[in-house]
Order: sequence, then structure tokens, then C-alpha cells
Amino acid sequence: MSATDKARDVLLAQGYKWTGPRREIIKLLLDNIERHVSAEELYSILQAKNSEIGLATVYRTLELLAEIGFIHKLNFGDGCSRYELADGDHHHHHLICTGCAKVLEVEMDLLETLEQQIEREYSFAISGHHLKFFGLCQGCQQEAKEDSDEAQ
Amino acid sequence: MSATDKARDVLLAQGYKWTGPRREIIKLLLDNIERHVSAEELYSILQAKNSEIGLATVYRTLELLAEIGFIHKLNFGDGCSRYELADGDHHHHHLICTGCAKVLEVEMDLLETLEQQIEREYSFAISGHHLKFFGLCQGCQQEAKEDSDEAQ
DNA sequence: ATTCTTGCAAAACCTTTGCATACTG
DNA sequence: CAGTATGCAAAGGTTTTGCAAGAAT
Repeated sequence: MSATDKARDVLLAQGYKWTGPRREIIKLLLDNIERHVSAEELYSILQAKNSEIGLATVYRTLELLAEIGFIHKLNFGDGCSRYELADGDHHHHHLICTGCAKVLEVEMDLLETLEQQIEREYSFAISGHHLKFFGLCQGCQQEAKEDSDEAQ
Repeated sequence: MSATDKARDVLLAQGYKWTGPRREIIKLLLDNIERHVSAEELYSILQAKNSEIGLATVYRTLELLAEIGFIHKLNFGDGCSRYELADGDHHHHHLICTGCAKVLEVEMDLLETLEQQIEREYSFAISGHHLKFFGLCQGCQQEAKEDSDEAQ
């Protein structure tokens, strides 16, 4: 079963309707999920395709998808919300380049020990986490190096 | 040397001026730093004290303080930016309660091994990180438990 | 004196909401 | 048909900006 089908089934199971706009937005979201598209960006893509779907519907659909747990709303500090698939146990972290604002994903989760420790020591029942690293990607490190070479 | 003095020295060293509004905002920020006050909240406190300082100045001062590395801008997902002192090596993480929105701080940093691993495997030069845990604080766990008891 | 800073108001920006219309189950 | 969902426009909230007046070095 595809991710789209899964979204449709969950929506229908919860009394929501499977509409054209929702189908189209979800398709586009999945096609661009690795770019962490924002609502505004999805809307732009729709407009470029001469779609009639309004910005409000994009926002409402993304909110709904987050509500049913199909996606996670992320904040990379660039002024808008971005999204990722809530892919079950697919744990990963984000590397945010402070040079070019690109976001890389790290495929590892070494936080379980830390989580258990926190749950014990702070009596806090953890349900999720979000770990962001800031720094320079390989390309921007290269560029920074070249700039400092030129300056000499 | 107090934190305020340090901020003043860095500002002056970089050609910025040490003004009344900045002094007042920094004092208030430090007094309320553990509450992670937002710009709007600082402005409210100022108004309650009959200060003439405008909201724009609060925003500009906070932005400036973040720029010189005196504070870090944080996002807890409640629609506004909040701040913490960029306290050198004072590493900690945030526990955000999804019940009451309170933010607790965890005084531990077990990410160094993970950071080194990421720097090696992804050629990413890490300069900072932000780790947020979501879940229920002790009080909200208690409340959730009582609610489910009542339901029986 | 020069440069930076301030307050105010207006604008920008992302996001949400009201409402009449259109669609889904 | 009943209940949702949609598009549009308007409103909401946070943050930024233009500008003339004021303050710091």
C-alpha cells in the first residue's frame, strides 16, 4: 500500500473526506518531501500547474495530515513550517547548514540511552524529540576556505 | 564581570553604542531569562514599568544580541521566538511539555560522541545543536492518570 | 560632527478564519 | 441529504522596515 493510500484510509476512517485537492496536495507533498517543502512552496508548485487549489486549503490539508500523524511539522528557523513524513521508527536528525540553509538528514538515532536517563531523572514521559545540528556543509566549508585563501 | 558588562563590552568593541534602552532590555532579559521570555513579553514588562521603549527596539536589541552571540534564539513551536543565554559550554537540552507547554531544562550533554560521528561520516562542520524532547511533565502525567481513572 | 539608535506607524510575512458555494460519502 | 471541504478575501499574530528625531562617541 502506497503512502497516499495509507493517508486516504486514515482520513476516511476518521470521518474526513477524500477530495481532489487533498489527493493532489498529498501527491505533490510526497514528490517533494525530501526538500522539506513549505506550504507556500507547495502552493507555488500548484499555481505553476494552473491548479485552482487555494493557499488556505494547502495549509488546512497540511494541518490535517499532521493531526492524523501522517507528517511532522518542522521548524528550521527560516520563518515557515516545513514537513517530513512521520515514517514510523525512521529516526533521523537534521543538519542545517548556516552557509546555504540546506538541510541534510542524518540516519542514526543514538538518543535512546539519553532518553531513558532523562525519563528517570526528570520524571518526564518522552513521546518524541527533534535534534538539529547547525554548522557548515562540505560545499560551504570549501567556499569558506577559498575565501580565506584569497584574503591572504 | 557581569553578563551585562560583557554584553556592553562586546557591543562597544564592535562599534555599537551602549544606550539606555539596550541596558534596560538586557537587564530585564537577564532577570527573566530562565522563563525564556519572548520579545512581546519583554515589551509587556517594559510597558508595565511605564518605560517608553518601543516594541521595535526590543526586537532590534534581541536580534543584535543574537548576532553578537550573547543569546540564542529558540523556537518552541508556540508562534514566537524565545531566548536563552549563550553561556559558553553550558550545554543543555529542552523538555517541552505537550500538556502545559512548560519548558524544562536538562543539564547534560551526551551528544559529543554523536557529533564526532556525524562530522566524520557527513563531512559537516558542526557549530551548535538544539535538542528538544516532547512529552508530558510529571504534573501532566498525574493529571492524565487522574482523568483516565475518573473515566472508569 | 558623525554615526548609530530610537519610536512610531506602516508594511511584510506567514498562518488562520468566516462565509457562501461545491463536493463527498 | 447531511456533513465536510473549498476558494476567496479578510483578519490574525509576529516580526521587520522607513523615516525623522534623538542620543552616543
